[in-house]
Amino acid sequence: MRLSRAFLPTLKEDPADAELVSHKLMVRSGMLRKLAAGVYTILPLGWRVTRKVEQIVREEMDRAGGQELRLPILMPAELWQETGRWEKYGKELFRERDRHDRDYVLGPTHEEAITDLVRNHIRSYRDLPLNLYQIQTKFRDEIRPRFGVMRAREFLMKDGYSFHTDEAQLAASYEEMRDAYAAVFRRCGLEFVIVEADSGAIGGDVNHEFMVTAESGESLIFSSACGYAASSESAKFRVEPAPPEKEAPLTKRETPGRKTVEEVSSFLGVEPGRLLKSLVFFAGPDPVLAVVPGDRELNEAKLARVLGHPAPRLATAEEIEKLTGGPLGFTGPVGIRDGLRTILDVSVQENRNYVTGGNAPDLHLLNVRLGRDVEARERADLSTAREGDRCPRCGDVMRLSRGIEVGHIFKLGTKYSEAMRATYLDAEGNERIIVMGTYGIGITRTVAAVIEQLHDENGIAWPFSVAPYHVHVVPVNVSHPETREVAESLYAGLEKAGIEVLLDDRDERPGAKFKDADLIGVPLRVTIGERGLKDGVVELRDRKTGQVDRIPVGNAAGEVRKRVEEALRKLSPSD
RNA sequence: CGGGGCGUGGCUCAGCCUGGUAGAGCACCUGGUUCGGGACCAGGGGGUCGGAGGUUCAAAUCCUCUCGCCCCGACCA
Repeated sequence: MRLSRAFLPTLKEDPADAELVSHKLMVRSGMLRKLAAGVYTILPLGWRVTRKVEQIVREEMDRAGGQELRLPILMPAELWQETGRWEKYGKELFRERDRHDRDYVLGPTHEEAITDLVRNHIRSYRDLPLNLYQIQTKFRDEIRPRFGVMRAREFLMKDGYSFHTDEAQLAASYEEMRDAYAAVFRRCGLEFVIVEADSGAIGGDVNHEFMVTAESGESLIFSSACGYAASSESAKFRVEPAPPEKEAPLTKRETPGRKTVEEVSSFLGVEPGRLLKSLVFFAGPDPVLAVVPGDRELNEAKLARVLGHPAPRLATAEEIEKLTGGPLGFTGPVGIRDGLRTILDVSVQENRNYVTGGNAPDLHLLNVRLGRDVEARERADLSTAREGDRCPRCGDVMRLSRGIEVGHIFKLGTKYSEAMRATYLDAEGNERIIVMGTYGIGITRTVAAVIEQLHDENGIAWPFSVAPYHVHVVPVNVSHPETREVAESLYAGLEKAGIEVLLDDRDERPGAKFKDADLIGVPLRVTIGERGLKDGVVELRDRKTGQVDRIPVGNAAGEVRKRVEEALRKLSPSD
């Protein structure tokens, strides 16, 4: 490609509406422009990168036995009503209505569509397992789109679905997908970790997220040397048994106006960890009392899993008063009325004297003990891990880091196949429910993640595997005839050899060309100028290291080719 | 949806408080000089100041409404 003919609008200054480096650089390097909040146009340069990531994903999916297909973006509401997600998916779902007033959704994910397809065509265990995927635009009406393409309302995603006779068959495919995903991100030149995660609105049981490590990441990751790694929504931690305390009589204490953990603990002069925080939630129509230590945060994702409801909501002050008899801020599990399901966090300990709300205005209770005052009927892991917590496996203090979620794989089980009656006949002729897995990769987000990880103060530093071009040829001064001749012939020679090359044939000053080259971030730059030509050489510059090698003009094409091929081999599929 | 901020040539911004000629830098066009890390000189084109209503002799500036965008908290690839 000749830069003089390219639609590649680069910017000297950071766009005013971008925060993240990747967002700024995508706009500045001419990859991306915004059309509306969370809605972007991907320009030619950005599209080249996107297609490379797509192609890597495609190759690894195919290698793992996946078959690519194309599901519709527009789907009738009935399909989503069948699984209950028309209601449960909530406001994220883009809804549409046609001229006949029929409801539709713009697909945020495609479990319904694929399950519909499969139930109509899979009859026998002989047809299983089956692994289908697509790479397609997805729509999610994000509460707050931000960070450019990182959290957009319209974005590119690879979504894959696998179908199985049983859990064992699913487990095998799940492992294959896990390996395939690792291969994809490795080939994109990314550093990543695989973490245990929450399944969110998709549902299902076992699942893992692929996190690209980056300071700017939105997700918190807990990890330890033994290999345990989990997202903050799902991270477990070892509960340290506290020394038993002497029993003391349950005591009422006036705590006028003290509602929050902080207020109560400073008023009573006790540590926050000594309090029990009692929160009333509604999972659909059913109220639940969740109790965690005062120095820990309740983890809504964990609660959602325990309750089997995608989005439990906090009760209002009125509802709390009605259910507990006390106002907001004075709720506790002691003497709570029958029928209000109470779940205690696992880190609430036996043989300790706790402070809880008294379910009455301005009243707290001291020396509350499990077993004696509170029946620990239901126990669950409800609280969020925090800095300093110990690994549930090895007991070491966990490390806290940040990551960008680029991939997520789930063992779905029969959640959708059951709701949609996708069944097969086994060898004995019994009708059985198909077992499913689902696997996603954020394509556009992966592009941003690469930049997030591979950039410097001058711009992007692409790995060869996803770089928009392999080589950037820069004739320093196009009005110098020999410079132009050498550049043109190198350009032609490299193109012919199948190397993707960008030629800066613009009549610009060298400084501007170099700045643009660094910004765009093509991994290899060939500088051709009078200075070098005097000695019969051109310069090869490595974008990442800045290292410059002087190469005789005659060897330039061969050397470039050698380097490109070598680099690509390093990031190629490993069989 | 709650809280905060911003909308002025293509981009980054000043002007607004204290009403009176719409500005700068970059980008763009023409000519010239230049040419190894975002050149210089001269000339030029381009803006209903987000939109609507109001106050006023007069509104980018003050008031009301509205739309859009960004940031902080509840979602996820």
